[in-house]
Amino acid sequence: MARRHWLLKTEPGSFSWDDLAKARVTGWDGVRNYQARNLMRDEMNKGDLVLFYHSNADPSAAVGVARVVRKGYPEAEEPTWSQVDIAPVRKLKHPVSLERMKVTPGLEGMPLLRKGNRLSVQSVSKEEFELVLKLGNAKE
DNA sequence: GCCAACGTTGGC
DNA sequence: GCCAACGTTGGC
Repeated sequence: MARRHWLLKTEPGSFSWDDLAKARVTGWDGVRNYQARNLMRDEMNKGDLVLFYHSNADPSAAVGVARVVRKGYPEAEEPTWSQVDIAPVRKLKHPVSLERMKVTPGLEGMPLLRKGNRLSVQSVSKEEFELVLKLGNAKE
């Protein structure tokens, strides 16, 4: 199966990129939304790449790349919910802010940019993923 | 801190 | 099954 690309939202106050970098492999548990759960349970596979996004941040931005190291599996405590395990790959040289993504041609289709979208696990296309990485590695 | 958008709950 | 009330998310 082709490698897929995702965006995971997190509030840096509860779990930030630095926390992930320190923890190395991290169980992405505690997600309590059915749509997000179904994506993790049914769609996310080992080797998939993840844009790590800080929401409710200053500024809200994609800050790093992570990788799925274990595909969806039930949470130990509450098996109706699912989790994946992720590990950091690398930090972006420059955070790519929400504002920047909004004005970048080619990213209009990202679920993140849809008004009112609160989903914490989102699918992004390969093209979108690579474009964000490009923005994150080149200076303005 | 505000509030729009969305998801969930529970009475009926 | 409908929908009002409530809670949460997250940009601003």
